[in-house]
Amino acid sequence: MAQQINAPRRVQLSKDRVLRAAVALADDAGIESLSMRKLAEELGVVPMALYKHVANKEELLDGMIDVVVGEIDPPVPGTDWKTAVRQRILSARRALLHHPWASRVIESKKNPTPVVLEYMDSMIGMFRAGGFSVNLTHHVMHTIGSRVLGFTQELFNDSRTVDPEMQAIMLRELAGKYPYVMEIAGAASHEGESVVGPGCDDQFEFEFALDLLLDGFESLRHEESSETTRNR
Amino acid sequence: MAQQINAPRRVQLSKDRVLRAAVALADDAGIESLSMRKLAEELGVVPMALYKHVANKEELLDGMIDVVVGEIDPPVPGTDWKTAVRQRILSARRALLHHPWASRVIESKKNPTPVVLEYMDSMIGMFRAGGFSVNLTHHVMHTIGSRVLGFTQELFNDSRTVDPEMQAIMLRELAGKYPYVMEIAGAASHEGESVVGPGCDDQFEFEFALDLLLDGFESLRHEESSETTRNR
DNA sequence: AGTGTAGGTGTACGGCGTACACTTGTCAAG
DNA sequence: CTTGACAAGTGTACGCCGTACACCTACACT
Repeated sequence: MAQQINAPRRVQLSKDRVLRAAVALADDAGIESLSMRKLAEELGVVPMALYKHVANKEELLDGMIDVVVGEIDPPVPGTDWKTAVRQRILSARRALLHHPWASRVIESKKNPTPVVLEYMDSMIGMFRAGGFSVNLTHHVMHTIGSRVLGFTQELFNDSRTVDPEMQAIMLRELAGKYPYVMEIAGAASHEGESVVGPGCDDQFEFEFALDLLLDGFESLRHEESSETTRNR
Repeated sequence: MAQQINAPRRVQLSKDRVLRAAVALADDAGIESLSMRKLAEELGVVPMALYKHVANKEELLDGMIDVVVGEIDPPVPGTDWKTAVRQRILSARRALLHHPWASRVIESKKNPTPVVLEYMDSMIGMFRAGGFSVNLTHHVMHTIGSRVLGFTQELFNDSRTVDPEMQAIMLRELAGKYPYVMEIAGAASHEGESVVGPGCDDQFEFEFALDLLLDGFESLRHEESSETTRNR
């Protein structure tokens, strides 16, 4: 009784609502436990209802990627290329840190979504506007984008899940087998409470790498400018 | 009749055989279609038989990683750190290129396997032996290991799967939306048969990035050496 | 009042990882 | 030669997954 006319009975689903719920679920339950069924339950709806808004799980994931990429700040105009690129990449990092599943999902897809493509395009544009030739921009994008060890790993990123006593024992064990790893782990946490883990300032490391690359790009650009052949 | 005594009836399973079969299956059917059931079938065995050799799928994947990492050449002694690191990383890249699923699997695990740890350790050792301080080595490992855009993407890596006519139409469409992407794609394939894709020399790009980083590391090391405080 | 349609439902199917109870083949000890 | 322990392989079953397909239902518009 007193039921609203023209207002949908429940809250009404929509692609947007589905995507937001999916992102939220992935954020705090982990991407591996995001299923159509759980997502539906979260939305108070039967699993198949989702399929009226997304074609399949693939498309759901695409949409989730776009939500995350949409959180990256647009480029700020009126600065030199270097600080503009720097700010943009740090903004991208912030977005991806808030959604730890996102990088893996993006990488696992074989084609970029239009939103990702647009992000790439505008990033390329920043280098071009900064005076980089097409070719140099091409190389620079590869440098920025590719991991250079075959792989990365935050070592010991689970430090909180095991008891400290056990950890100390394992530590001595490991120190024998991987002396160099321990040496770095030790140095990184010289002041930290635990022997391992929290002593490494991820943000610092990220910016260290970023600036190293940007400085490298800058000198390449200068070399290029002082040659006869520009562009192409 | 004439049955061998002391020789197992079929070929006899073993952890090693299971892992090799799994790697082979992932290599040519894709990691997403590697299931315990299919793997078992490949080995002419019932699914549950696998569980006598690996505890669960997680452990199977760990073992597969170790197989791949085991294909990376050991460091060659007697050269300067720079060429040694270079060769080692290129060897790692070769291994990972042969098993395209490997990087994603490695990244998706939250703890490195011992084999991966050992690889890291020996890589760190190469920098230390080359005169890098603990701290600088730490930063340098981060630089090498972390992708610096939130993500990477070989754009257009599916060029072969759609017909060229369609592709040309889409291309004109895309050129309007992502001019910079097209500019680079065009430049990369100035001589190539297709407008897109094969013109980009991945290997060149990889080495470009690698050398940019290594040169950067080198000058950092020189700066460091000419300071008062060494090490720690 | 009648009807088309968008959005939500219910049922069902095949595939997945794996727990658990079982058979079978091998070999050492009696 | 028998026995029986043990490792290796089997069979069945359960609960999860993505999703095809037929259905219902409520509103928008004629």
